[in-house]
Amino acid sequence: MMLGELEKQVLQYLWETPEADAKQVHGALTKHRGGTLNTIQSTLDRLFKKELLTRHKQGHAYYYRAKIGREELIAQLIQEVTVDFINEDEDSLIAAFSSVSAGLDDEKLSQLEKMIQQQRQLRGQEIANNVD
Amino acid sequence: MMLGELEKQVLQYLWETPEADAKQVHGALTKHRGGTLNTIQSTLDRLFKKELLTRHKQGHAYYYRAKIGREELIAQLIQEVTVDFINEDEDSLIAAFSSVSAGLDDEKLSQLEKMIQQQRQLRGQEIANNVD
DNA sequence: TACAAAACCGATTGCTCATCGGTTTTTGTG
DNA sequence: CACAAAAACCGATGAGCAATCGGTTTTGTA
Repeated sequence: MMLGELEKQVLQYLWETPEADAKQVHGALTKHRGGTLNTIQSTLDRLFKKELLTRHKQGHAYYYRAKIGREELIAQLIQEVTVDFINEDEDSLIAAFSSVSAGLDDEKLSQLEKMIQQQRQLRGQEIANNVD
Repeated sequence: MMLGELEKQVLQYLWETPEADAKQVHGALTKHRGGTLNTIQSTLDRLFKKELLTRHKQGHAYYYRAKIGREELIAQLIQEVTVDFINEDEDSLIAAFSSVSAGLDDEKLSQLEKMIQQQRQLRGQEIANNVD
C-alpha cells in the first residue's frame, strides 16, 4: 500500500471529519498547498479504489468516509513493511518493537505494558503464571 | 526508504552472510530468479548509497557488508511508515502496537512484556512506581 | 429543458526500481 | 611491460505509481 503525500493528508482530514465531499476536502487542504479540485477528486478516487475510503452519492456529489481508522491503517502498514523480513518466527517483529521502543520514554513503556495486559484480557485466560 | 524486491533479497542474503562480493550474491540469488551480474552490482551499489551496506575493496572486487541489522532496519521502516500519521502524541504508535499485537499469541505477548522490562533496565532508574 | 457542478477520462510529469549494454578501469600473469 | 579477463562504472530503457491538469460527459435541479 503505497501512499502519496496528498493521499495521507486527505486521509488525515477524513479522520477528523466523519464525512466530506471533494469540495470540502479541497477547501480544507488548499490552505496549505495549491492544487485544484480535480486533484483532490483524483486522490479521493484513488483512495476509494484502495479501499481506504467508502463513498455514497448524495445529490450530485460523492461523500467520502474513512473506511479504516488511523490505528488500523498504521498496523496494516507496519505489517506490510515488515512482512518481507519475517519468516515464520515472528520474533523479529518482537525485536523490531524493541528497537522502536528504544525511542519511547518511560510513560510510553508503561502504556505499552498496560496495553499488553488489555490484549491478554481481551482474549486471554490461562497464561497467568507460566512465564517460565 | 523505498526498498525494491531485489534489494530486500540482497539485504536478506547479507544478513546470513557476513560479507560477500557481487559475484557471490549473484550466484546465490540467481538460483531462484534470472538477472545478470550487472543487475546485482547496481542493486548493491544502490543499497550502498542508501547507507544500508558498507563496502571495501579487496583485490579488484568490492566486498559488501550489511550496515544495519534486520531488526534495526525493521524499526526504521516502521518509524518511516508511521511518522506521517503521528503528531506529537505518540499514543497512536502505542495504539498501532496494540493493533499489531492483536495478531500475536500469548507467548509473544509475554516476550513483548519481557522486552519492555529490559528496555526499562537498559536506560532506566526511577520509574519503579510512579505509574500514576 | 438548460445550466452549473461534479464525475470521469486521458495525458503529462516526476520519481524510483530493475535490468541491460557498452565503456573504462583494475588486476593478475606471461 | 603488454595484454586479456574481470569487474566497476555510466547511461539508457521500461515499468509502475503519485500528483496534477485539461477537456468531456453525466447529472441534479431550478
